[in-house]
Amino acid sequence: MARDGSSTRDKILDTAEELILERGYSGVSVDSMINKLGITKGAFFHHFKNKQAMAEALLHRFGDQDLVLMENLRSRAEKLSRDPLQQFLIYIGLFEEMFDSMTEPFPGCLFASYTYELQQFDEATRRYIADSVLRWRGELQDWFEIIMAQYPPRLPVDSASLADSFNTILEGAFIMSKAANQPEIIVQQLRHYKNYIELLFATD
Amino acid sequence: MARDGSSTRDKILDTAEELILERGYSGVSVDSMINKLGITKGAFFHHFKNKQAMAEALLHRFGDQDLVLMENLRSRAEKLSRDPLQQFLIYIGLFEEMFDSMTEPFPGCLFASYTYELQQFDEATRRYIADSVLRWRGELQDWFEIIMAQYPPRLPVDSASLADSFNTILEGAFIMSKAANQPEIIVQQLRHYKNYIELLFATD
DNA sequence: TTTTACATACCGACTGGTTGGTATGTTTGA
DNA sequence: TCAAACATACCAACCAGTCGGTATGTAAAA
Repeated sequence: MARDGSSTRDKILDTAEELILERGYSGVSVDSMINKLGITKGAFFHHFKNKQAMAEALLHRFGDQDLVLMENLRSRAEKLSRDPLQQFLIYIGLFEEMFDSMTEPFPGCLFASYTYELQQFDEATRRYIADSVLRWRGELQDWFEIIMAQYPPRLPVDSASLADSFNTILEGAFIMSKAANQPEIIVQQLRHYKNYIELLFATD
Repeated sequence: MARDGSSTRDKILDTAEELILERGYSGVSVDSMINKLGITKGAFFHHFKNKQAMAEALLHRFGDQDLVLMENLRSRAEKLSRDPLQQFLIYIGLFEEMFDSMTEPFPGCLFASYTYELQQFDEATRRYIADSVLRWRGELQDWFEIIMAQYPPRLPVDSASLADSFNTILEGAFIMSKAANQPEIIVQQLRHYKNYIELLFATD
């Protein structure tokens, strides 16, 4: 092996993520990326066969980080309580904590960004996005099944759409906070979601 | 006046809206719009001084239609019950009905699309987006104040973030349904929101 | 141990095509 | 007949992507 180019590759993805969340995939040119980074076209196209391939690699990296974060917060929540309902409430609380401690406004979710430009991407990328949504659902669905077995819900609900509701609120809150330029919206909406879960599975 | 160009103008906006919700503003070229419509550049730039101005006009039209829809459903809900809480639950139900009766998947919200490309737009457009969010909040906030005066919430909530939560869930559900390619998600999530409001203001 | 061969990382000029936008001419209806 | 509603022809800037070349490292043969 020659010089280690992995840091250059990472820096390209970092810059791309930042710019794409501000201007969308189609709004970011290869030139704008390399100019911001101070590298050349040669470097860019050495690491990615084309712009689309870079976008795909970026989304996969984002998805992987997402998964790691979810597993991390989940395992922390599971250590903080033995009760599945309490665990989930703590899980939401850890998300609140995370968004609350951010010094800069959360820049947004790449999946959402791509979703509002879906037809710009190839079938494989579109399928990866859909599969990711189903994966998030699957993870939380199992959790809700356990909760529902122990705590009968006050209103008839299904575990799948209940699982979806977490990401629904997150994605919605990202947009609202960006649109209104009010970062605090994310934590506020997570609190409402916690309220809902509490009320839905209240034992009293 | 010579020929009536208003229908051409409308058709340009219709096509733009459709394409932008598929590919994002930057992903839609003026050529792609006029080709799809079968008109020429002359027609396009006769009606709009540039692409940005078209995007701004489109967003304002979308915002106006939005407002009309909300007022329409609200007045229908107000006629169907005298109780403010019931009115709001009916209001959500009318949204459910609307999304349920759509023959094609809901294409998405222009405000959300623009929001994930915010830096592509000028300050005036960005402010219009932020003001729209605040306007939605304001409308529902008054409603919730009335509800809260009559029905003490089971958990401590503020009317502003509670108002935001409706649009949060809508915007989130739009993304989830597009990403997963499952239109039914929108109605499912609205049902969860209705659940939350019911449980939060339950009298028993 | 040195030299040759080779691979990776990167540079920057260049290309064909697309972009948003303009200048000017033509048609159409009141 | 006159202004609004288009069409046509064109331009300069920008776009993604290519290509010949260079710099820098590793590996293996002599």
